[in-house]
Amino acid sequence: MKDIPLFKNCTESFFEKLRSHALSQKHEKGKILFIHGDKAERFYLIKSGWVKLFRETLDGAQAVVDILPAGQIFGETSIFEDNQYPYSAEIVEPSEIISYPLPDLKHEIETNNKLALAMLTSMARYRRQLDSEIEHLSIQNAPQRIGCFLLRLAQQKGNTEDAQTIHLPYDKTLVASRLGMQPETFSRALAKLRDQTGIRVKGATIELDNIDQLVNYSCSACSSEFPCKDIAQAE
Amino acid sequence: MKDIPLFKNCTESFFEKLRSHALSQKHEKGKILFIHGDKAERFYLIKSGWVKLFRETLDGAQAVVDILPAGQIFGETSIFEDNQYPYSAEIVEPSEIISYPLPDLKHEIETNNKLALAMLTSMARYRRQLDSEIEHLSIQNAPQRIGCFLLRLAQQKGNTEDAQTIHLPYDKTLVASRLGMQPETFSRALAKLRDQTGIRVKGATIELDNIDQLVNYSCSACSSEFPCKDIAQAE
DNA sequence: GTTCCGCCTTGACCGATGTCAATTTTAACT
DNA sequence: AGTTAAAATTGACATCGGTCAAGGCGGAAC
Repeated sequence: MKDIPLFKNCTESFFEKLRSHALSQKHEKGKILFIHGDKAERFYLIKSGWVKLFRETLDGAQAVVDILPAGQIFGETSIFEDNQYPYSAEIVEPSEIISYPLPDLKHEIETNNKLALAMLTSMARYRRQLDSEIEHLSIQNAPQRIGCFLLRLAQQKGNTEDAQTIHLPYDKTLVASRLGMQPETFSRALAKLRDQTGIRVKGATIELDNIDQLVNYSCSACSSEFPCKDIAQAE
Repeated sequence: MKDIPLFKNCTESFFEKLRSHALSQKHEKGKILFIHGDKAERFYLIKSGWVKLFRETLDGAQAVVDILPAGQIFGETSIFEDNQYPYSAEIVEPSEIISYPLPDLKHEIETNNKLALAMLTSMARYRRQLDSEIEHLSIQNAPQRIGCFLLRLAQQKGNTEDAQTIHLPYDKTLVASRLGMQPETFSRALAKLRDQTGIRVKGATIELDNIDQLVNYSCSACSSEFPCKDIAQAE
């Protein structure tokens, strides 16, 4: 918990309180943690695994809000809303999840200005990320969005130059939904990206000779230059 | 300034300081206030008129982030980023704009926890709005997005029942870009919406017999029920 | 009233993405 | 290794939205 940048300025007594109210659980793929609209009582930290945040419409369509890796927290913004979760959360890879009571967090934010500021910074970063996402959905086509996704993976790994091997962190179907397209479209678009940039695709493994191939292809339809500034390290 | 919910808990000395550093200007349509990436030194309040926030890609495409009415502030989140504006701002209707130095705001946020909390609430609301937007872009088709846009106009006017007349607040071309579609698509999609819901369109004026016509048509492809909870009253 | 310009609409066409169905590949479990 | 279910690919086709070009409409200025 203390490793999360968001909480770097919190007091030991706060961590103490959280620890004593913590609840750790292991979950299998497919487990629903909570549903959009549920009364929000706890927030969550991903110790290991992957979690999908999404919303569903009346006629069954699903919009993926985000897919979070280990180290991320979620559900914490409910304290500023009407105590309802603004999305549903589903385990998409076997995961260990720790949860804490929202009131503990709320109390600390109201009394510890440093935490409030850290949270503002974190939300501003997330907002930038959402802005980018909206831009990408309306401007980039399917192959470009995939290229952008791969570039972000490379960037998160810290390697922004030369040849490298990227592994998709979860199912292609899930990547597709994350990028707002159908699995079939993803498959075809990835093939097109391969043909046009020279990347090599073998299952969930993708090899690049050169970052610039992808940068030229995807980032021309983006308002930011390559090393993307909106990558969230942690919520 | 004091009327804005965001600033309801601020001290008189803060308002004093802002007032003394305020800069009021009238602008014509087309005026660019700042460009994405510019060094952020001031934030802005719209006294009257309309302002478009947008980003542009290398190859000239434009993504509209938001179109703000009088009473809204913008550019204020730059204090949490790297002091660069995350979008460009353009006047789209003759407007009166007041600007204030960002450092004044930054200082107050760092020392007044009430303001920090208010800002968190405001950013959480905005985030919910962005989440909805992403959902709409990936799930709703063009006529549905227009229907949703009209419903929000009706809701902002406070009238959520019965017959009513709605006026588009700005050019159809601008509404189209706000909804992430081309003007031609907007025109055709509005005609389709008219045929399928029975609304009457006369220029920028639209008459509804019944909100439910639109609700049935648009909100079935949305994760929230009609009176939309994500409407921002003020940033 | 007339002219002019910008906004809006309409038509024809095309490419991109979604949908449905069939098949192949992969991964997990025995 | 063999079995099985899920995931991924592929093809055929429909639909939606974008693009280009032409024409109509309406408000502002004279």
